[in-house]
Amino acid sequence: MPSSQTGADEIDADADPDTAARQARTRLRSRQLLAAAARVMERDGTESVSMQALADEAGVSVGLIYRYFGGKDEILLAVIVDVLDAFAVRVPDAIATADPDPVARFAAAFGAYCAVIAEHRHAALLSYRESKNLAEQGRRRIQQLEVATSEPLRDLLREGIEAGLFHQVDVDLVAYDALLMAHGWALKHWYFERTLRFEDYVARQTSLLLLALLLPRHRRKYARFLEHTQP
Amino acid sequence: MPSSQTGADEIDADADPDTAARQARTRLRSRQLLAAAARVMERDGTESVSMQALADEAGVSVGLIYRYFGGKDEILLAVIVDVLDAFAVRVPDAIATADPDPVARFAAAFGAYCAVIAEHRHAALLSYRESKNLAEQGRRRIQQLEVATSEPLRDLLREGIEAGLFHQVDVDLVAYDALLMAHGWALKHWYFERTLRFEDYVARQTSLLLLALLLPRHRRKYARFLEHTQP
Amino acid sequence: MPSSQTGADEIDADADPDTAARQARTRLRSRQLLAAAARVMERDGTESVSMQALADEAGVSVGLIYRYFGGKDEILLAVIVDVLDAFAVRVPDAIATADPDPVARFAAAFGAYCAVIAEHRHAALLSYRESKNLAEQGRRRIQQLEVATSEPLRDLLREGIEAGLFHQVDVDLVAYDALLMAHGWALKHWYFERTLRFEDYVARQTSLLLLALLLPRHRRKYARFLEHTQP
Amino acid sequence: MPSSQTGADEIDADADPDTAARQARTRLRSRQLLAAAARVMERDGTESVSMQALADEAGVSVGLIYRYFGGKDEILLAVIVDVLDAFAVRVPDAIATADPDPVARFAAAFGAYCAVIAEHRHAALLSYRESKNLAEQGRRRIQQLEVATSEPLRDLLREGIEAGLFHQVDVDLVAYDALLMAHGWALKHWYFERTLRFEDYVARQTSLLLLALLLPRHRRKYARFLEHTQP
DNA sequence: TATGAATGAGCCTTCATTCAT
DNA sequence: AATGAATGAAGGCTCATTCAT
Repeated sequence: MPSSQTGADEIDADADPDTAARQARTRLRSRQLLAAAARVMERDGTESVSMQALADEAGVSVGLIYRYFGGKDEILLAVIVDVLDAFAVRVPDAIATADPDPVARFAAAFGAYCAVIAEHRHAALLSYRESKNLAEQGRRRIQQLEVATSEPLRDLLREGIEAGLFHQVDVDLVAYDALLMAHGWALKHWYFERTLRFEDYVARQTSLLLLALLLPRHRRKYARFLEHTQP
Repeated sequence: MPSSQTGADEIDADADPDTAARQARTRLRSRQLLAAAARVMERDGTESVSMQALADEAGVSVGLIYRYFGGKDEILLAVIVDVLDAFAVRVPDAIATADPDPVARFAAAFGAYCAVIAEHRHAALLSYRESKNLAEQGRRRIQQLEVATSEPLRDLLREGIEAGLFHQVDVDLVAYDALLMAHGWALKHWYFERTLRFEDYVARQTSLLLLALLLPRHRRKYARFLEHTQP
Repeated sequence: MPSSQTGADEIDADADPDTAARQARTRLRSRQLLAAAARVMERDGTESVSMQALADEAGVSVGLIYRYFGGKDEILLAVIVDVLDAFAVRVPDAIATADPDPVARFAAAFGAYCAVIAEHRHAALLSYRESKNLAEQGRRRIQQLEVATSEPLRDLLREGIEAGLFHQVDVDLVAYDALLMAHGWALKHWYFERTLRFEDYVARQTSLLLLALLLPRHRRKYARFLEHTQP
Repeated sequence: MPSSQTGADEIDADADPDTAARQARTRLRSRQLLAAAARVMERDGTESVSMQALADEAGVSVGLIYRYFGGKDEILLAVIVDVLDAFAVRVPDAIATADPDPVARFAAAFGAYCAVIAEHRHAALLSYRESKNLAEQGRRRIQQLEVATSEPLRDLLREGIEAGLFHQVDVDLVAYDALLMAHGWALKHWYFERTLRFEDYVARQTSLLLLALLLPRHRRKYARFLEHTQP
């Protein structure tokens, strides 16, 4: 479910080999630029992503960027989408790899969300900042992806509820809370990095989530997830 | 515990009526400008708070703003502090007014946090974005206020734990999560406003929090807080 | 030959006692403001004379300044005129007080120019900077005063030439050079203050001037003025 | 001894023709902008050199200026340095070209100073006004250049003294006076331009300087320099 | 395709000047 | 007469965007 890139490569299925080559190059450039954007953000923060800084980091000229993106907004949109794509890849992956148990899969999914955010700490916060600036179209796109992206979590919650493991919670809200807790690492990173390692953060948040979700009678069984509750 | 304003009116204790009148006007203007800032944010997003936009919204000239604030940073700081001050006033108030029961007080406190955020939806998000840009001094100020502001929540958590009502959770983390969930209303307002009324949002989040916190044996007693779990 | 103030008190001879009182107050305020301007300049440099700084230094409100001066330019003009007035008072005074000998009087006059400049170091340089900004009228006024102000020097030069003491130099040019050398103390004050005391500066410049002026056969007689030639 | 430019073209020794072309263009633009700055000063005075005025005069946009200069200070510094560079080129040149006689070389040097100032009338006065505003580094740079720039004059003075031609004067002070007299043409241009042609100004000032410097017994020999004494 | 010089609107800030009180 | 709050036109600077090469 990857590759939701942002319009730079929307030219569909064209057998012309020349066009194919162009598409390949386009895709390459796009990735190169998005990677550069991510690097700049991670290094200097979200505010310092000027077109010049981006060009420098990518090793291309400013002008070239406009061949692959319609403008700055489009790039930021693409960066946001990139993170959402990462969710779309990594979370299902983590679920598939994990223990088949619903709780374990839920924990794995949440961990994957957290991991992606930790890897794109600044990019992950971009959507909070840019929503207003983005064109209506881009905003809707993001919102759709966000919903789609959190679908696995909702699925697992429903599954857990149906299996009689979880309380009958508001699945939408809990899924959102889980994402919020994952974003929490990025939002207050300056605070947590001094008090908690990333692994501990994830473990404790997982504990709290499951504490809220699990019916009491299953707690013993999942004690391994719950034991990180205390500081 | 209010009055952490931002320097525009620090001239203290002066019986001179002239000075008193000036102070009053100063305070009035400051409030007017902060209110205008909040309105601009609410209308156009936190990015569009240019001095010109602020002046237009407040119905004054650009130059005048600089009589009341040292610069843009100071205004943003003041807006942030304003919200934190609201927490400092409203949360203790809600706690004092509530049922003496620790759980009820916790719920009241959380509700007050949410209410303040709902009233300052955009301003409440400002600190996430501006911390980096603020001068060291301002940043420390905010951080201190944030800590002070969330202290009541931590106190109640500790109290609940000591009373044998709550699990022995990481108090700092849970308090942060609660704030995050309160901010959640502002962060994803576009989503929730279509599915949930504010009161429902608060009720359900309260339920979830208490579901995680309460020892199973106390759940029945506090069923009134927990019954909003389901959609 | 004093009092060439700048228009704030041009109301002429009016017997009305009320008007007389007003004139007195006007004159007082003008002096107060000019003195404040001089103080600000001497303390913070010529660039920092904002109307606010001036008002603060004078202990009045900004608005009041406009009752006595038409605007900033007029104040600066008045400050310049003030220095020129000081020349008009102090130089004739020094000449009158000095030894009747033409050379001694020339030396005394030059010393007086230097002294006035040392006392109004910043104000003295103002005219170099403001000429372009001043209204045509003000500029002409200054130029006339400058010429008038240097008249004593020219008189003494002519006298010395006629007395067979000085070479038959271009009186205008030498007078100008002498003024330039006096201003030199202000222009490169940052340099000289580390290498020369004011008195030495004056003594040496006097020596150089007389070295150029005096016919060789009179040098022995005026050796006391010439002995400061060497470093 | 030229080339003390101000950083816009410090990239040295690169055989890459592309870079070479860029350097050429950079140098061109820099010169164009400095020339425009000089023209604006000449037309409207040194105060009116706003970035907008400069851009208009140079026929470029404001933004472009910042590609070649770090800011306004840097431009003013460059203008000042430009004049000092002109001294550094023209004065040694004049000395080398002149009659080997020390007095003739001194006269030639002084004439060259005057000529440079006449050509950069307003720019030459800039340093008096801007020294304070410049960053420490720039100020030191100017001071060093000023010292270096006036060194030839001091050398010639020392040489004349050692050769028994000049009185044993304070070399530093006389060199400063000479520069002051050269600047005099710019400082009081409004006055002299009506009474004296530039050549006469120089000739007479040279006469005066030598009148002060030359031992009486050498005067006859250098009569050709002294005969311009009278008006 | 790729460059980067060039543009210009917009931002924050200062300050001389005015005017209601 | 006196105040100082209020104005608004500059000023310096940045940066997304365009376009000739």
